[in-house]
Amino acid sequence: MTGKKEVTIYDIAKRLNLSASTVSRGLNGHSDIRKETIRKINLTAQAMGYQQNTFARNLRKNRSNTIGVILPRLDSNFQSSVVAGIESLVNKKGFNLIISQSRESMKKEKENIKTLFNSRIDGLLISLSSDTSNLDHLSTIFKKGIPVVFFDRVKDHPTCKCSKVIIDNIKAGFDATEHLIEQGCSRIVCVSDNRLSNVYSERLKGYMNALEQYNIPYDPKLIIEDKLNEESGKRTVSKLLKMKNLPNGIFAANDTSAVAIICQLKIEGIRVPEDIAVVGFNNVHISRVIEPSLTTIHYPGMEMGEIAASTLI
Amino acid sequence: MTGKKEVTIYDIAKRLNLSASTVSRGLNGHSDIRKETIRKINLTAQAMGYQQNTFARNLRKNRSNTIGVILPRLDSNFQSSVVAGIESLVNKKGFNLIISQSRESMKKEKENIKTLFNSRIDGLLISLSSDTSNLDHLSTIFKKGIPVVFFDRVKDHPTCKCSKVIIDNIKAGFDATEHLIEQGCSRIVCVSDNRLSNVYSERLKGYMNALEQYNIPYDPKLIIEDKLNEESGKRTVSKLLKMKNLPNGIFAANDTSAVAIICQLKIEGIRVPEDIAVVGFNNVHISRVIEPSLTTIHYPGMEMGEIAASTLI
DNA sequence: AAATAAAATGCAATCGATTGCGAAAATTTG
DNA sequence: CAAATTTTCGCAATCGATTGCATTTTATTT
Repeated sequence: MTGKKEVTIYDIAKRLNLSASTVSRGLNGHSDIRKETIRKINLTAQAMGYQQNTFARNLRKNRSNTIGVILPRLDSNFQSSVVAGIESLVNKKGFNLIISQSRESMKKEKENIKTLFNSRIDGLLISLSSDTSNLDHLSTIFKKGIPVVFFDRVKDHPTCKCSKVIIDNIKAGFDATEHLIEQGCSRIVCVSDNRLSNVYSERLKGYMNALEQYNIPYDPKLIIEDKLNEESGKRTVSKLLKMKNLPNGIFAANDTSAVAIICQLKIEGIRVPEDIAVVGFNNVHISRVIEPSLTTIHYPGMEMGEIAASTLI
Repeated sequence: MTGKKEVTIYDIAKRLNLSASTVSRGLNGHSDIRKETIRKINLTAQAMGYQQNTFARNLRKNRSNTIGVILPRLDSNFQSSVVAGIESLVNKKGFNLIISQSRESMKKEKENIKTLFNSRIDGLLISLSSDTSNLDHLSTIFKKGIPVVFFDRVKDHPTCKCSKVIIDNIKAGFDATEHLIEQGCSRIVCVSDNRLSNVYSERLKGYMNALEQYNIPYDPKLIIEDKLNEESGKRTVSKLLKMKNLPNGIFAANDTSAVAIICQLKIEGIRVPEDIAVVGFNNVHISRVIEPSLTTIHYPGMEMGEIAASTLI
């Protein structure tokens, strides 16, 4: 029990023989208050150990000075670096950051939105869960006019036009595929997630474009849809092994899956990249070490976070 | 301008011909209120789209229902998975999470603490910056009796006894070194960071213990201190190359540096692990792919986050 | 010096929920 | 049926900062 009472503006006011209004305005550097008075107020506030009561302020102003972030998962190279970027910018601008994960579940995403809404966030940064089929759960946010910026995993809303921060996923898919083609690959598998997500569907589109440009026939059997998590490696590779003629190239549409696949290929005794070449995403660390077996498409997470945050603010 | 006024408990009270007090208590399931009344209150609250005003509640109760986290950086495999663990538990318990990064700077750590303190957090989870030399900046937190739990990068406070969640770093250092010894390494370099940090100093101690147990003479020249970031690979390797007899094993005390070192070794034409074996930390992905050149000591981030959070709550 | 304009400051209501205490209503007991 | 309990509920103060408007003080002008 630390029975110390908090210092309030009333205490400061009493000490200086002023009114609370003046102190409040002084603390906020209001132009109505004489400079000399402001100085005195700040000084004694400091001396008395005054600490602004955010709750009272927020209650009165009805804003929280807080920005909410929802993303699928924090334990991902890419997403955590986006958050790192967001944090540094948001922090610099004097906002707080509340973070929550949807864990790729629209249901949890919905709950998170509700929580953040109840915390009266001033803005929302969101990267959608892979199974998010619509934006209805955002309606409360939109209705209240809270600014929203989507990043990475985005979706269009019929009426509300929000900013979106994304990379050129079509180009990324194209580049990845082209790289494989240039390495001499002719039968290229594309491993991708639920096509609800712009990220994966666009990368797939890039893949198709590349095939077309290089006159490689498109074979729907070579498109594998999976969850792209750590377990997907086994599943995917076993599917590959069942094919009549093995592919000689794999484009994995995210970072985790590429690694999982390579790992499993090795277990099966398939050489990478001699037998099958693999291109993945955004795994700078890994690619640097095991080059040239894994090529990586760069995906600037921190930068994206900063852009998204500054767009919002 | 969405000019809708918020629904308050007064609105509900009016509608039901009750008092605000009753509505408040009803909403909180207070035992003073008849069950039937509670049901009615909840129903109309729902119907009217009532949303609790956190600011007013917090102001009155003088607590924020929010937990603060400070850690060196979010764009790290390990640390982001700790946060993932923290988030999931904290969220489950109905708290909010405010996150900020110190970026390995005690100065920024201090600022973060101030901000979180002003947000009236109900608890603090902190992993110290590598250059944090004392805990003075936490004094405001301690004085106010806010519970603090340290995780991973911890430090003892002279008077305030806080919980700490850590792995057995001595054992980890020992295991890593022992592994190298068992692989036949005799000259083992230890690459470590600033010894202010328990994490690194203890891993170093484990290293020493292993040497002793296996009767390998300790050579201070084999201890390399560096920042352990991505650039450290080059510096470290160039130091190695200047040695008279090259080491045949390297124990890198964190995840990033191990990778950076391997990368640079390859560039220099040194085979891993044939010429030099490397053991790193917590890089499950990488180690799975490039096994057996990099061995990894497991470091359960998410679990640690959950434990830390539940300890706090 | 009086009148007018401009600059500083104070008054008091407000934001919405919580809670100690007392009052009314319902239930049990004698 | 009245008295004693026990349940339910309402009154009004409170948390601390903000802000429109009124008022006082100071500066400027005639």
